[in-house]
Amino acid sequence: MGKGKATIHDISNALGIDSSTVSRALNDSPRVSKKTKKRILDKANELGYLRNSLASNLRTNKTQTIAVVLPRVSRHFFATVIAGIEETAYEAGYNVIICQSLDNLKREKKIMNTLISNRVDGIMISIAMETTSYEHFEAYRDLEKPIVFFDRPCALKDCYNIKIDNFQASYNATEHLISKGCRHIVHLSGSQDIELYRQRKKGYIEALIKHGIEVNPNYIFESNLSEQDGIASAKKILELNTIDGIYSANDTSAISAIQYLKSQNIKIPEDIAVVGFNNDPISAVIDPSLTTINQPAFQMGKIASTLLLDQINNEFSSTKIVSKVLDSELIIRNSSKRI
Amino acid sequence: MGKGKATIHDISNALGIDSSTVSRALNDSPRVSKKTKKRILDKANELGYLRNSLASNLRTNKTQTIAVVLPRVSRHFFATVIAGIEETAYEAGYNVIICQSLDNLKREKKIMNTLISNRVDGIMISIAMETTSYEHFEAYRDLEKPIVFFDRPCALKDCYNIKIDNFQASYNATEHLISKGCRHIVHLSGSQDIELYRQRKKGYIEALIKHGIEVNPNYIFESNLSEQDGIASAKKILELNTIDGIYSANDTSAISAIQYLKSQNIKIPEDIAVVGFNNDPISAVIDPSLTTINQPAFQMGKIASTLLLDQINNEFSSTKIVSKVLDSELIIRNSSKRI
DNA sequence: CTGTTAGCGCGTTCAC
DNA sequence: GTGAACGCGCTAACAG
Repeated sequence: MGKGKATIHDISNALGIDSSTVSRALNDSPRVSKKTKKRILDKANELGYLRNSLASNLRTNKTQTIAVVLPRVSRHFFATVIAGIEETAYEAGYNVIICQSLDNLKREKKIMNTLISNRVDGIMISIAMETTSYEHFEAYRDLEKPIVFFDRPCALKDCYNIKIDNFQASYNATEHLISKGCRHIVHLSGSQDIELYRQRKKGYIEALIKHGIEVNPNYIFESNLSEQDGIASAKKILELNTIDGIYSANDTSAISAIQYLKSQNIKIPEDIAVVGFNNDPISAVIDPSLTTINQPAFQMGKIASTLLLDQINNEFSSTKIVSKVLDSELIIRNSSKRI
Repeated sequence: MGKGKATIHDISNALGIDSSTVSRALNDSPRVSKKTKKRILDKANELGYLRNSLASNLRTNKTQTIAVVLPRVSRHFFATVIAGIEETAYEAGYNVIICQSLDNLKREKKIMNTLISNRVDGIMISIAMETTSYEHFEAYRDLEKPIVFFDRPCALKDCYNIKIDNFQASYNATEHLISKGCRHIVHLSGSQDIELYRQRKKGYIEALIKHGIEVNPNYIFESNLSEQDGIASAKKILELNTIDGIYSANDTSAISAIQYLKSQNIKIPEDIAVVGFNNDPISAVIDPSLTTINQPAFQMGKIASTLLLDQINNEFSSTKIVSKVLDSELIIRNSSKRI
């Protein structure tokens, strides 16, 4: 018998103590005397015993593991959400497993399947851009285990959603540009199939209307907000030759647009002022005078995991909160005055 | 009996077929007739059967899961390594779980414990900065399961290491600065307890010597390479008032140093040329004329997981490769000539 | 405080 | 091709 292969029965046999007692001792149950506990722990060390959670999980039907499913860990916003989740979860003694959907529905389904068959105790998910059907989530629900949706809300009934007030954030962002004297503001927008981008567009439009600025449909560019899209947008902006402000619904494309504009000797923010969501620390660095919308990512992670653990541990969820909307913050560094 | 609670026994009972046959059918064994397979699969769907991998894993002592342990997922280098790992692993039908040590030894140990007790089939790890002892890895080895170390090598004997040729990369980086006319080059270096930073420093020194430039100990700043360290370094550089080049062993501090220097009206790279490791896409964006060292992160991920899966699937590892050293690439965009 | 009994859900022998 | 029986390692329930 090599090291690391011993089971509680080996300890039990070696000591003439029943395996159930060994199990209790190893779990630090108060129902075992200090003395036998010590004997058992010593023997466990001696035999190189390594706990097998698989067996324990099977028996208890609990894994002490929760999962986060999100598009990409490399995005700063999501990395920060993870940090918030892990802080809460680790304190509560839960493991966190991280899964990347890459914004791909097929992959998301596959991930859900393995999470289901591995019986994780709960799931926090920011659904893929492509996702419009929800059966794969309902299958998990059939196990009577909780799901919390964050950032990108789910249209399923009775599900927990945590999101940012995108309408208000966009309204504030656009109003900021207006207050700096911008009158021809382009909006880089994402797919209107996605609630989040609909809200961001709505906030932009409302702010214009409120300030008596005509809403020009040619100033709204809908794309996937990739780097390429950002460059394409920048080119269109140069062609228009009237633009003095950009409000971008994400920063990937905002940054590449800025890069391109700069390469064409446009000054940011003197010639064209830019406000964009701050998904990446890059935004803060690319141009010290850039204004960004700071998302409460860490807080969102904490809330998501707290809510999830709550549901895991209380059969009858006392909290009646089904949705939670967080505020964002406009970070104005050194914005130029244009008036 | 609610949905999602059915087991193979429920299918077995409902159909009057033994559970062992059901198990075989569900695993698509060739020893079950097409006809019964179909009956079983249909019934499984009808009952909302969800496979319980916990039971299967316990029985087979395999989890079809491999783990990556690394400091932080938010670092571009590591995020890219993960992408490489996942590509290989998913093709081979393995799940990947991602764990962040946050460069903290205590956390790393805790992670190893849960990976051990959850019996993951293999581990790829980039050890924490603080890690100097290796017992927690040996415990996992006792299970006769493989570990592959990447980027930050492990001093344990007979272990698989995959790393970058840091000496050569640093030599090239420094030589590049020299070729551009720099004669007073500062090196932002990390802890000399870490092999990787020792190698980077060595490459810097060798290049200077080779080109007949005096090695000035005051030009070597050792720090934790944080943002604060970068700013502190920049201040020292300004005080020295002779520096015309910086070779930074990481980019976090390089970027903050550049930011600070720019804020003091120093031109990059006209006044001071900078070369740094490209852990973050930020490096490419911060200054279009910056030269960076591109690390083969994706390739490293692919190699790490291939090597790991190899060991998992061959009891007698045919490959004699124990270490693998990869080359990096110097990305020169638009570097100024200073001569 | 400790022992006995009986599984958790699945996969793997063997038989036939 | 299919069935019967056993066990993976651990723990809950009940005794005592």
